[in-house]
Amino acid sequence: MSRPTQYQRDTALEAAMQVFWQKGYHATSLKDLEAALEMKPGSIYAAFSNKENLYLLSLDRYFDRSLTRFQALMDDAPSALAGLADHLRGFAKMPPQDHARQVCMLTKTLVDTTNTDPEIAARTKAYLERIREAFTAAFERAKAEGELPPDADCARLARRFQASISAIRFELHLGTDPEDITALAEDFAREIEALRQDT
Amino acid sequence: MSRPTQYQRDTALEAAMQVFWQKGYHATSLKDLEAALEMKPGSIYAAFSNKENLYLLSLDRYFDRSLTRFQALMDDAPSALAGLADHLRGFAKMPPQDHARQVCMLTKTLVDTTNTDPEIAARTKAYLERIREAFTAAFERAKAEGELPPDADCARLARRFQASISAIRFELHLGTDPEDITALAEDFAREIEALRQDT
DNA sequence: TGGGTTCTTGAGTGATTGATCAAATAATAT
DNA sequence: ATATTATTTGATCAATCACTCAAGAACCCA
Repeated sequence: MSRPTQYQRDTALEAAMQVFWQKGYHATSLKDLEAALEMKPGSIYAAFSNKENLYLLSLDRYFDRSLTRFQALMDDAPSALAGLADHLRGFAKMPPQDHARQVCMLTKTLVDTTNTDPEIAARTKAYLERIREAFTAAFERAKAEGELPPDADCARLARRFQASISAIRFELHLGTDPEDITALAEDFAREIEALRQDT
Repeated sequence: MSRPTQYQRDTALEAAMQVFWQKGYHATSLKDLEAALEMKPGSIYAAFSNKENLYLLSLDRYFDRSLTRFQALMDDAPSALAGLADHLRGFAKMPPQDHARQVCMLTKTLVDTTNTDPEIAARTKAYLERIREAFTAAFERAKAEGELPPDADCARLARRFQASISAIRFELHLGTDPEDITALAEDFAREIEALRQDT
């Protein structure tokens, strides 16, 4: 056996991401990883160096996927504000058994590691910022398309938008009644739509 | 030495709450607790049974304090909505070195323990609910005092209010620029004030 | 001062942590 | 088929985990 087999590595990373996302960095043990990746300790270390590095790779994966999905949604959206509102409603619409029905992995990571693992926290912070920049860009697009007034503070709106997502996802994490979550998402989505100026 | 010395126990619990709040349940080791409480392992176990129990006691303490402070603020408020808006602005106004400049301990606990320690998570969920109930009651008071229209959905407003707090505190946790945090809190506070109907 | 009780001490418990590596296995090259 | 290289294996490592307990210190009342 000589090929690194990209597919196998990808599958393993996906599994690692899932366990880490579920249990968090500190609560995930090597035993957990061995079970999830179906790999013995030696193989894990040969492939991913150590636990922290594996976590960082999982974070990369999560970040790439999140950003890509958002961009895809925005590309298909009839208007920037419509896309943003849709993004919020999308979280509430996730099927009940969806593994993503929980708090954002970046948020969770920061809560978990800010005061204990500076390296992980720093990278995560950077990722959260880049996602917020994507939100800012989306609001800028809304402005360019005349949906928002020229004096709208896009960075400020982006921060609020990110906060709305965190709030919805935290409720998903809690297992709050789907109706209540839909109501919350609806509130936030309408706030976005209410920004639209008549043209 | 025969007295349990309520004062000493209280001091120890306060210290425990602080470490746990800072590092989280899983990342806090007994060594950390020994250092923080200035107690040897034997004494800790004699006084608090075990780590989980000590954590639960810390949670109790945190919850009691949070609720009490909110109630005190509401009692002094000129009106219910004013008190609620003030509560939001208060987080942004916390001094830079304040140890409470971080995510809510209940939120952190749920992120940290939902998929690993059901007992802790359950109690924490109950506490968060009770706090939200206090928020609901505050909105009800606003309604009774004519600040809100009779058909206002107080439970829904309370959930959004709680979400706003989480968002602000998460930014505190991240160490976001104080100006940006003030702006975010201001946005949320004005949303509350905008609910006021003219009487 | 002395006897009795309570509380504190910290070395030590077994279990588990993240991590290692020589040996075994599998794949390719010859 | 054989030699060479690449990969996987799992027993094992030291360190740390949450936790215990026999021994000593600190207190009380006599």
